[in-house]
Amino acid sequence: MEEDASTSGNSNISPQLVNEWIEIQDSLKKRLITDDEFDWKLPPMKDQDSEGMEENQDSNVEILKYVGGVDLSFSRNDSLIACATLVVLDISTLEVVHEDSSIIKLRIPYVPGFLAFREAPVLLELLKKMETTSPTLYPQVLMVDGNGLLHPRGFGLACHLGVLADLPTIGIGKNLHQVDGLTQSRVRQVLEANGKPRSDIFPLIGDSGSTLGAAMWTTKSSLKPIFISVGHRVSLPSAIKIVKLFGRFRVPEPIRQADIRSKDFFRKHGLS
DNA sequence: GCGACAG
DNA sequence: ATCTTGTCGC
Repeated sequence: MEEDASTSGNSNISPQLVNEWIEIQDSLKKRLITDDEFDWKLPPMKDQDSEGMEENQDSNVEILKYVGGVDLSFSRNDSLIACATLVVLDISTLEVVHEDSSIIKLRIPYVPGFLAFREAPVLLELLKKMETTSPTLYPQVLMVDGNGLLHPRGFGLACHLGVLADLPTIGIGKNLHQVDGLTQSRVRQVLEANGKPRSDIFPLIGDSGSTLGAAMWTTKSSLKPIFISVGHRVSLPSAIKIVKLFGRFRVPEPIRQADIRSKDFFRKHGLS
């Protein structure tokens, strides 16, 4: 009788519910901010386009220090059981200064385009908990494993989480979600057209003409790019600069750590 | 009808 | 997301 809520292409979800979800996304989208709107400033860049003149101005503003990352891992035995993890890194040391995980039983299946309804609730709990538990380490910006504007209705998990938590967020996808005419093959074509795969960035412009995000080859050796998109209160250029602060692996360190620690947490509390 | 479809 | 070995690389 029990349905596997993690099965994709699931029929357990009614059209009515999906319509409700769409309404919620459209409603929350009215509160979405896609420009820079935060009370800190980006740290001075190393070799980037030296716009130094304006970077060192306003000196009463604090510099970005705490970047968060969230991710979920799943049990191989029971696909309904998941572990959500929130980590916060200090960008000056790249060390994890805060970590918290929560094991939960998922009640909503993964439906393409509606990932937020499955994962956002737990992540919001972790954030809210931290707000009272470790307010001094609370992230100034959060990296989310999932897309932001790069979404069928322009409101992916990163946007959803950002609006509900009223926190600056950046969407990081490891695979391209086909949107507005953008396809993997098209991204490859861009790659070939521009030469060899190096540490480069290409804007993802849909058929509609709008820039939905950027494909970024974070490592010289990475054949596959990551897909960055605006979540909430952080512009794409700023999001890219922030991702560049963690250029050691293909996946930005905050999300990579959340992923690693989420899986480790499972091993400690049961049969993976 | 067929293929695509974040995690 | 998860099922999976070796392997190339820093």
